Amino acid sequence: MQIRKVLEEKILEAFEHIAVDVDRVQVLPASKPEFGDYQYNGAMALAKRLKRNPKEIAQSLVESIQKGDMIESLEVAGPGFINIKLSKYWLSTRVTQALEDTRLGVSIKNDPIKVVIDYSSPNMAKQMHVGHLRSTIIGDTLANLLQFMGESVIRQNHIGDWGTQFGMLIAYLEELGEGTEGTLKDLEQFYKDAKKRFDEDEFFANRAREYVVKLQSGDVYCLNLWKNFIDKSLSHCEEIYQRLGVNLTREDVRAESDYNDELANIVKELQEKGLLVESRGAKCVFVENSDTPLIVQKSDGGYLYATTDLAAIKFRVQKLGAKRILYVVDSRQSEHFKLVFKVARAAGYAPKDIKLEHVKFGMMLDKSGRPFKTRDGGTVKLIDLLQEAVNRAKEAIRQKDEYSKEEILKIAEIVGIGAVKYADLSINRESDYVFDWDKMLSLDGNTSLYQQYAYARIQSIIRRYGKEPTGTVAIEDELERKLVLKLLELEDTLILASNESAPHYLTNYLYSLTTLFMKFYENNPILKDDIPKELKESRLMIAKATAETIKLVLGIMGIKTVDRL
RNA sequence: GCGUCCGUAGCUCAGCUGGAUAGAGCACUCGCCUUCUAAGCGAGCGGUCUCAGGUUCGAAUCCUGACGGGCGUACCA
Repeated sequence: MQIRKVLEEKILEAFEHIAVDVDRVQVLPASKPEFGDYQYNGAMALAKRLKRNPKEIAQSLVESIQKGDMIESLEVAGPGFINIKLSKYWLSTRVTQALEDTRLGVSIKNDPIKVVIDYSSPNMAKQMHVGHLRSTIIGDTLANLLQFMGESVIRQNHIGDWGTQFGMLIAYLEELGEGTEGTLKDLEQFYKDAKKRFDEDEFFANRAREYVVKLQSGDVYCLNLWKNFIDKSLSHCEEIYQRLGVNLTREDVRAESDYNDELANIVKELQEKGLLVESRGAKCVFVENSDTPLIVQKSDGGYLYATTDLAAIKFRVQKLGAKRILYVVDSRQSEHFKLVFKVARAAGYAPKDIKLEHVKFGMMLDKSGRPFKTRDGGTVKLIDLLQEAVNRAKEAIRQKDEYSKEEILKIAEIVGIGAVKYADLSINRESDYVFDWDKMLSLDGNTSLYQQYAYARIQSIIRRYGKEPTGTVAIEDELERKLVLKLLELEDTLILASNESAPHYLTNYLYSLTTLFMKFYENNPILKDDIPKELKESRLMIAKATAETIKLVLGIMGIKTVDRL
């Protein structure tokens, strides 16, 4: 249910009726509950252009808006605000209808476009660390969201599987010989050991360099060693994806190395288009308003990240048919993407109608505001972080109740991992955020546990009720009205979040929904004996709709729910 | 230096692209469990939205400048 859109259309119609030209109408949620449910503030802005009194405009608009069974009242307030209040009957009917639909009344886009989302993109030479967390879960949430909205989503895991360090790594892998399964388990250590060998043993270092060259020239022996290495490394990532509930599979992997054969051609095409300039020995493309060029070929002939990115854009547009490409990459790379996008446009790889967006995000900081590191200053491995979250969740559950061992493990996994994801997604992605265990696993405020708790409470009620709730919603009081209205704001929220590529709109929505539910729960008993049947059913349905909505939105974020907590 | 993002309660954060008296959580003070999960709810406390100008009916939001901070600044990814 797109409430805002429907209201906006009604206002547009009214404008037509009073013969006023407007290009865009924006309805906003009421800034205060006393004002109603929604407001339209456009009359004031129009007053000047029309040289009319804003109050008059608002008044004639109000008189022309078709209320139907949707709108209960329209009011002109202050200098020309229009306050809109929806009818209880309409809200009740709509929420009852939404419950009959597995999508909870959210429509599917009927003109889907192909959207490529580039996210996670770990480096195969190293273990995944906290630096990959945000890209992975923000990207995955956006992918899930757009997919749910009906877009045709193509996930791309642009893994870093190429570069000089791989010569060293495969040389070391070879040296250790067969039975290296266990050794590769800790990639971090493997990398360190290999580096140590490289620094200490000239002979080894030379072989490593030789292997780089051999790899690049397609030597079969080296390629096999390398493939073996990448395969193992990728399995580690997949373990993490699975634990995180991230929908990335091998089919989504399009590695850097997959573009190798195209790189020379990219440089050639840039040359042919007259974009290439040689500067300080390197092949560069200069763009307007930037002193630093995009370097596509080093003076030693090697290609760079930028070259691969251009090849990737070409591939995504020409082969995958992408109309919109999202790069979920940290904000430090914004200059890089600005340049790459400009060059891609200039070279014709991304025509004007293709949207290129850098979905940037800030860094993870510790409590003292420094980049999030281990005590000894190293990077925090993602697997360790997740395990700690699960352990902490386990502690919290143990204190509360007696569960079987399996139950505790299962709940702790969902709650712990969910807490990490929710904490990350609930912050405006563009700002840096402070990673705080206590806050994350707290039950208060905008946290995943608060959602889980509300969900579990509802499940508990439904269990006690003993059967699947049926019936119709009939709003009884102000609290129910607010809660139902919030439930119906689901689609508006999803649209907002997907338009802005901003998952925190989802968590903000959930938080306000759950807060309203908790109040409803405290004040409006459902299963008490003296509650009449119809009221009981209505309240049950409202509770059920709340639970379904929580589940759906958490699901988009790749967070599972538990029936008991 | 230049570019870029930011500065909102003691702390962590919202504030939907210019709307009405700037909102939450934590912390602190109080109140509510023989009643559907108190991992909850309610009340209170807390603000010169960094500062100074400007734009206009109206600014935390837009513009200019200052101050403070993050990040990026030619062959790493």
